[in-house]
Amino acid sequence: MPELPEVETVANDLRGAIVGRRIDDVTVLRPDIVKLPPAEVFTTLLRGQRVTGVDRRGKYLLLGLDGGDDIMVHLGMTGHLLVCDGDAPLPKHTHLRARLDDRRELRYDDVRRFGRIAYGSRALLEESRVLPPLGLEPLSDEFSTREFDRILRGTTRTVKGALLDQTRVAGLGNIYIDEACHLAGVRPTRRCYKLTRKERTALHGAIQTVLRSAIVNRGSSIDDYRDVWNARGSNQERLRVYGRGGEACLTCATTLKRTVVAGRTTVYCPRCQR
DNA sequence: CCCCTATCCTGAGGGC
DNA sequence: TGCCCTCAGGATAGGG
Repeated sequence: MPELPEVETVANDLRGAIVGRRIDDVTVLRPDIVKLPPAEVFTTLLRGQRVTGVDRRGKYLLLGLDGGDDIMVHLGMTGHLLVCDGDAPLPKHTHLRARLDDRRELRYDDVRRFGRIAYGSRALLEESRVLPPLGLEPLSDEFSTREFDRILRGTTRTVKGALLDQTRVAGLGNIYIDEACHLAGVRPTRRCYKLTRKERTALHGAIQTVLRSAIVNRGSSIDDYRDVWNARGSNQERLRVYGRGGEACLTCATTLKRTVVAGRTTVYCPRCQR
């Protein structure tokens, strides 16, 4: 499940791979993946444009084109943006192909089809809510301890619930929230407004640490995530709690507890995390 | 305001 | 071998 580090890895690789390339042709095999505009319009609008840049906002990818608009891609649960040879075999769940001027293709592949693609100006994407309002970028300067404190002190929600909310802090998902909570020694079931200053600061630092480290390791390939070259990341080998319910805590050997918080499977160490 | 649940969707894994 | 059930979850909508 792609979260900030996985999307960041894709954005960085994509920047090197396709910036400067012209899109010569677009084929939409699954029209419902394209949310805006209608798939046949999307196809004609993209044709002939050059890619000028690649950005990430939360878990969203934005591919800038020389006409001034963006292609927005959200990978959902199992989406992949792949760059491959134009005549490479077509996997079963390829929903979109964009032929580039160097005989390669940019492809979108998504088994469960939770992902989505849209095209338009930033203003239109935001106005139409295909690109929803997003909170602080956790790896930017705007994610200060002060701002994070303000968010946490102002809500009665659980830590897990608050961090899943993309309108507060953008880009965190199930994996990295559990990892950050463990690193910070904070139980994800805790109410935000009850955290001490020390715990808030620890959580702030832990979020940045787990995200940065995951980016260095090119993301966590739990089952489905792949980079633009269809290669796995290695961060899954470093996860300390996610997916390890019932196993021993790597810090204190206590059996890790698995529960559901804010509707999501959540794993924590009952001893390390109070 | 916040939580829970259902929805979308497919494949993996368990039980029989 | 195969069938059925459950589970996984990002975002979103609707109910309590």
